[in-house]
Order: sequence, then C-alpha cells, then structure tokens
Amino acid sequence: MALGDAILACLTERPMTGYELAKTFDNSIGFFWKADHQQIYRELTKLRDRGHIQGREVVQSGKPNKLVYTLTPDGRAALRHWAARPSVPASIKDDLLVRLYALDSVDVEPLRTDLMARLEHHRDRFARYERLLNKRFPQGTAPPADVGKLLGLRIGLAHERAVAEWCEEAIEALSALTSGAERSNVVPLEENQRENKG
Amino acid sequence: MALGDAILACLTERPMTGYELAKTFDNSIGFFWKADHQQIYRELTKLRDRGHIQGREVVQSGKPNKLVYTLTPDGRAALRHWAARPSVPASIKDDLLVRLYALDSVDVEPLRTDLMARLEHHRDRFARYERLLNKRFPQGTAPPADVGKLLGLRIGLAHERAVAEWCEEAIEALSALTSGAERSNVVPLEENQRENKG
DNA sequence: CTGACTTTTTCCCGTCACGGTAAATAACGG
DNA sequence: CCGTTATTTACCGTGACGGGAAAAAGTCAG
Repeated sequence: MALGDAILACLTERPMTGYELAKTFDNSIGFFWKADHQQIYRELTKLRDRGHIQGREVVQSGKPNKLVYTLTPDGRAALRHWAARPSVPASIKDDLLVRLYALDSVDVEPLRTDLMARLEHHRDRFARYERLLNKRFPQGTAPPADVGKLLGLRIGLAHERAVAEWCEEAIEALSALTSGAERSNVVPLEENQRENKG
Repeated sequence: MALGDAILACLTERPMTGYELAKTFDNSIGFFWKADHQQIYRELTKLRDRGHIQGREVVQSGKPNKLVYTLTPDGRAALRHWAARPSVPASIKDDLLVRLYALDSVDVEPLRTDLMARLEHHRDRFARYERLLNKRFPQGTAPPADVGKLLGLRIGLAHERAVAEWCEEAIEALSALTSGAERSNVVPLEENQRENKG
C-alpha cells in the first residue's frame, strides 16, 4: 500500500538510485517490504511526477548512467503528512494458516515439510536480525535518529522468534496427529517390520 | 493472494453463502484474512466458473433468496493441490515500521498516539483470541480435525502478545526520546512554569 | 574471443487485491 | 415512513505485483 512512502522513508537516509533501492531497500526496510525492481522504478516515476523526489543523472564510465533520487521539500512534507495519519494494522495473511485451517481436507506430509522449511527460514531471519543488531547497535541502544530502526529490528526479532517457536509447536502437533492416526488406522512402519520379522 | 483458496478452506467446514463468508470468514480465518463482501462475491463467481464450488439457491421468505455454495470434488482437489505446494513466507509490511524507520523526519506526537491506539488494538485482539481459545479448546487440546484451527489461534495469540509488548517498548523509547530532547533543547513545561513562578 | 554476468533503466503485458459508490429486493422494528 | 438487516450484483477506479524482455557497456572466467 504505502510502497511510495516506504521509498520516501528510505530516501530520508541518503539519495539512492532505483537499482540500489531495489537491491536492498537499505538492508533494513527491505526485510519488511519486498518489492522487485520494476515496482520500484514504476513508483519512482510516480513520485517524480508528483514532485516528491528529484532525479539527478550521474554519468558513469563502464556502466550505464544512473539516476540518483533525492527527496524534495515536497516529498519530505508528504512523508511527514502521511506519517501523521493513523496507521492501519496489517493482517497476518499467511498461506500456512489457511492450509492448517483446512487441515483435515489436506495432505499432511507436504504441510509438514513446508513447516520445516519455514522453521528454518524464520530461524535464519532471526539469526540475521541478531547479527545486524549486534553490529549496528552493540549496546542495545541507539542515537535518537536511529531509535526507529532499532525498534524495527526488535520487532523483527520478536516476530521471527515467535513464528519459529510456533512452527516447532505445529510440527509437533502434526506428528502427534499422524502417529495417532497410524495407531488407530495403520500399523506404524517399524512395528510393521518388526512383526513381519517376528 | 490466496483469497480463493481461503474461501475454499472455509467451505470445507460447511456450505456457506457469500454473505456469511463476508461477515466473518467463520470467526477464525477472518482474523488473518480480511476481505469485504465485493471481493468475496467476485471470488465466488470465479470459483464457480472454475467449477470449484457449486451454488444452490435457497428460497427464503422475508429475505432475498440466498446462494449456498458447496465445495465440488474439483474444488477439494484444487485445495489439496494448492496446499501441497510450498507456502511463501509473508512479509510484515506494517506502516508503523516505515514511520519509525523515518523517525527523525517525522512528527513524534502523532506517532506516539498511533502507537497507543495500536497497543490497545493488539491487546483487544489478544483478549479476543484468548476468549475464543478458552471457549473452543478449553483443555488446550483439539480433536484431530481441528488441530490446525487451534494452531491458528495459538499463533494469533503469540503474534498479538509480541506486537503489544513491542508497542509498549516503542512508546517508552519515544518518551525517552522526547524527554531527552526537552532536556537538551526545550525546557519542560512544568519546570518552565515553576521558573516563571519563582 | 566468447559467453555469462553485473549494473542500470525502461516498457508492455497481464492478474489479483481492494475499495468506493450504488442499486435491487423484501421483511422487520420503531 | 424511515432505517436497518439480509442478500446479491454491478461498474469504476487504483494499487500491488510479477513475468518477459530489452537496451547498453562494462568485467571476468574459461
């Protein structure tokens, strides 16, 4: 929704090109807002048309020339204005929850492997945020201008930790489910083999 | 993204009309997936065109007739198929994070009030989920078919708790910020008045 | 040297999401 | 009589998002 505003927010840090924005969204906002390069470029032209940013062409040798975008006073004002409006709480909207909701109409095995992949994913993110936190804010405190970035990292950490723990719980629950089903419906594999042997 | 699949998932529970779906999304999926009635109806016609659901008109007296939609075997198959594909981890995409990211280019006061509203919002959600949990799963356990729903509530709880706590932290951090600024830049109001009096 | 990859921007195509405005229908509550 | 509830449908836009592609000029590996 607020992709344009996210870009404006990025540009408060320093002027950037579309390419740079697309690459990382500056290693911090990018974790919360993924957007591919075409989206970024499209948004940049919109913002330029609105006069919120201003592009300055930098001639390069060896590479195509680049357009470095800077916030205009109008852009700053727009950002401030937008930031003063109440935010809309975001929904979770995770596919996994829908799958789990329909658990009994769905194959459990792919779900379990999916959950395990997700667990790893969230652990990775957690570790990444942790590293970033230790690097950028080793004291756990931030200078006034960066307090918001610290807070962003903090909720990222909390979120990834919570989701990872939840994944573990979900995997366990699924295991309990299938082992229960096997006990009542199918003979579990090991016992089956043991019985076949004995 | 998977609005159609979310609807299919809902319909695994029981046949429903668009109106019912729009109302609540069944008091559980609706917390994660908000969608207004026009979206739902649009999606329903698409699903019907694909043959994933089937509408049966129920004649009513006193109210307009309603269309009760039921999953078709094709719809069930589509849901299973969709659920077997790996899920894409959702981004956070919360406006608040963008505002905080650009904290030093933004007015703090509206942000603070926004954060307080959000705190209340997440506490409310938390309480709501807790009530629902105690009502639907008083033992903290679920029959096999409902395990996924329990897990959904669980992550909802964890999420709201984490975000609410984070809001508190953020509010504190902002307070520290402004009181710090007042100490260095502006004389705080009370002291100002005391000095004026003395 | 060739072929692959990086850097940088742009364009065109679509689908999905989302939301406002609104209308039709028919009962019930006040 | 007016407003609300229940129920569906329509039309309109904007915004998000992503595939596919192409330019242009360099670097680096094989």
